[in-house]
Amino acid sequence: MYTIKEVSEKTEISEHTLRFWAKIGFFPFVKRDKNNIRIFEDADIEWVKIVKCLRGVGIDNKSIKKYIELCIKGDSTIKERYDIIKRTKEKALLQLQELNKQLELLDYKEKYYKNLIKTNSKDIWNPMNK
Amino acid sequence: MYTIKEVSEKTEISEHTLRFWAKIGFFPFVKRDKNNIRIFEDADIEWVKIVKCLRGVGIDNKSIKKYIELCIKGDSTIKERYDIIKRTKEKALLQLQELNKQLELLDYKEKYYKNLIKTNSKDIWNPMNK
DNA sequence: TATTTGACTTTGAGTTACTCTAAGGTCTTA
DNA sequence: TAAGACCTTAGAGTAACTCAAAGTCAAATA
Repeated sequence: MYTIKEVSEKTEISEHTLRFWAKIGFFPFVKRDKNNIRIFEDADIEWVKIVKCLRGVGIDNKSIKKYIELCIKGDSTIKERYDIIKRTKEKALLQLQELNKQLELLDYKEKYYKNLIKTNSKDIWNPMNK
Repeated sequence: MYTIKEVSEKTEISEHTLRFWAKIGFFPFVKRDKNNIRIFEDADIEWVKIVKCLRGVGIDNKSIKKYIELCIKGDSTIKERYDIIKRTKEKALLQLQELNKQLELLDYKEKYYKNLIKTNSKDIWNPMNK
C-alpha cells in the first residue's frame, strides 16, 4: 500500500500528474482511506506504468480513457483491446525509427562541432552544420 | 525555392506549425517575395529539419530559440552550441531506452491478447494483462 | 473581361495536457 | 500545542500547437 508520493517515486510520474490522471478517471480502482487519502496497491502501480507507457508513445488521454473503459467492460472487448495495443506498438516502432534518424543527425552535428573546436577552425554558414 | 506548402510536404510539419514556428522566430533567414509570401531555399529546408529534430527529442521552444540566436551570433558560441547538442543527444539516448522498454511492454501485451483470442480463454484481472 | 479558385497572409480564439498555487485537513514528532 | 510533513481540492497559468475568420493577390476558367 502506497501513498501518491511513493507511487510518484516508483513510477517517475510527478504527483501533480498522478492527481491529474486520477481526476480524469485513469485510476478507477484506487481506494481511499478514512481521511480520503488515495491508497495504491501493487496492482495499481502496474496500472500506472501501463498508462505511462501509452502516454509515452503519444496516445492521447481520451483514447487511454477509452481503453480503460474497455478493460472494465470485460472479456467481450478483448479483440478491440488487442487491436489498440497492436496499433500502438506499430506507432511506437515508427517513433523508434524517427528517434534513430534524429540521433544520427545529432551525432553528425556533435562530431562537426567537436572537430571545429579541436582544429580551432571557423564555422561555415550551412544549416547542416548548425 | 519552395512555398510553405511544399516545405510542409517535404518535412512532414504542418503548415500551421511552420507558420507558428516562423512567428516565434525559428526561421530568421527565410525571405519574402513582393507579395509578402515566404520563399524557402534548400538550406531553409535543412534548417526546418534541424528544428524538427530538436523539437522531436523534446527540446522546448525557448531553448531552440536560444540555440538559433547562438548560431546567428557566430563563431564565439561554438563551444556553447556543442554542449547543447551533446546534452540533447544524451537526452535522446535516454528516450531511446525508454521507448525500447515501452515497446517490450506493448509486445508482452500484444502476445497476451493474441493468446487469449487464440485459445478463446477469459481475461484475468491483473493490470499486467490489461 | 469577370469571377472563381487556390495559395498565401495575419490576428486571435480554442484545445490538450499538464503544472502550479492557494487554502485547508490530518497525523506525528519536538 | 505547535511545527512539519504528509495529504486533499479547486482553479489559475502555461506551452505548443491547432484552427477559424477575414483578407490579399495572381493565375485559370467562363
